[in-house]
Amino acid sequence: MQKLLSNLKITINENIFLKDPESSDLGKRIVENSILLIDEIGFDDFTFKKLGAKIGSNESSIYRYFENKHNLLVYLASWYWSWTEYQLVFAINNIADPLKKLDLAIEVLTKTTTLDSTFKHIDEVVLKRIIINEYSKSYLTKQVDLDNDEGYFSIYKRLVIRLKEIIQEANKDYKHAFCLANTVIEGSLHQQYLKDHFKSISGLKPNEAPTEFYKDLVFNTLNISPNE
Amino acid sequence: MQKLLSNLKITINENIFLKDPESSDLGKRIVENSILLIDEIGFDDFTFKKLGAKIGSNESSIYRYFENKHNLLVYLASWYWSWTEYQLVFAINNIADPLKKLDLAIEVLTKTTTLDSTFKHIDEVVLKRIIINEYSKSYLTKQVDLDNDEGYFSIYKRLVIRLKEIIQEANKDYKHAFCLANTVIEGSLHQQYLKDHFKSISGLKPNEAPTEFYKDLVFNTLNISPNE
DNA sequence: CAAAACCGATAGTAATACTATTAAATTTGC
DNA sequence: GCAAATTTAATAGTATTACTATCGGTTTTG
Repeated sequence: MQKLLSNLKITINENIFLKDPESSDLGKRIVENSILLIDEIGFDDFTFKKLGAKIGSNESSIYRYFENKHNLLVYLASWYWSWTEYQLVFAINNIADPLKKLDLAIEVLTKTTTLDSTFKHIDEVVLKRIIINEYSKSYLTKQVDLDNDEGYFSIYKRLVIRLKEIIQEANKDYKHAFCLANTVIEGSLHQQYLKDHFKSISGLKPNEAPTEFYKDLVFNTLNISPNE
Repeated sequence: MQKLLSNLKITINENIFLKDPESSDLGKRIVENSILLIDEIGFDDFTFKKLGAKIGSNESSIYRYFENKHNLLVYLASWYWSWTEYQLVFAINNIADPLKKLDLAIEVLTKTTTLDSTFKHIDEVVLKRIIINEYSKSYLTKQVDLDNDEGYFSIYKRLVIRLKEIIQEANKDYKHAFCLANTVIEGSLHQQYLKDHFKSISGLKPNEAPTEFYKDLVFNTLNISPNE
């Protein structure tokens, strides 16, 4: 995977930032360290002032890249979903069998992220943890409809549509492909959150991914079974 | 339902509040109007000062009931889940058939809330909207483990356990009852959010509940079908 | 009817979420 | 290689938030 993606540049909707953080050293430091700092103190306590202190820069410089911390979170989330989309596309590339395709798609979308070093300034394992802990906050806001109009969530929506189409391909008659696609993608994050913080109601063991649960769920629901 | 529950008092963990809002007129006004105000301006912009202005009282008086707005949200959520639990328990009361029980449970947990007037000072329809829009914020915090230790989420967890047991009763061999229970309860909120704000990827029509989707999902996954 | 509890009002604090301005450093374009 | 443009860092300032503390006046209760 590292090799295949090494030339990849993730493209993010320009409305999300004021100045492209990939275009400068400071921008990359903002992205890299915002991930670490949000992971450390949580998005609610995260401020541009604290981030400035961490990267030896000034609050006002960060405001030139992002309008506010909300947009920075949207940026990080877009980055994560874009990266996930690439993993999905590569995984199912050249696979003809719709069931095998679906099987691989669920695998990619529900596995726990392990060490990867495709991108030098982004720690994907920590980013994944942020997505699990904070992603909902990027859309559970009063401005969600405006943000949506600006295209802030288009990458995420494209990913859901991809999975929906893979599901539909596996069973043309299934009536709830969108609901099921959302269940897998969003639900997978939630199951991983429960595993860490609500052990008494989580069905997962400490190092277990919800992959098996979702494969069983999807294939039974579609009344099909994956060929080996 | 109104008749049956008319004498019901919802009991909330005492750690969540400083003074029981049910114990005074001011307390009830705080609860009643916080629901309306959070619905109106969103939890992020909601402050005790604004709530004080709305109910003709003082910020500092509200602080005597709740330590902060986070705990007020936890209180409202506990109230909602407790009320849902009662609905579930009444719905399946005296039903012997495990499949019928599961069918009714999914019905209660996934339906869209309609006008109810069991409680004079709480508008359940608006409260449900708040839960859909804001519930995640009550646990996606850095203090979640401490809050959990204080029992802030015990009612919610009890509800998940109830559903898990109903699932297990319907199919003793199913391996992922907890994961499935969480999928139905949390997922149902998410599907309803998507319906309102992410229409292009939501599988639901404007007034449709995800009930049918979840019944189909659960019964197919458990390899059973509900008797009529 | 006295003590306790409750409520509203005011004041104050540290932090947040920015905006504006300026000056130094760096990059770029000819 | 140098002037112009851009970028960055630093400082200052504002309105708001999220509280805490104190103090009377009112109401409740034992």
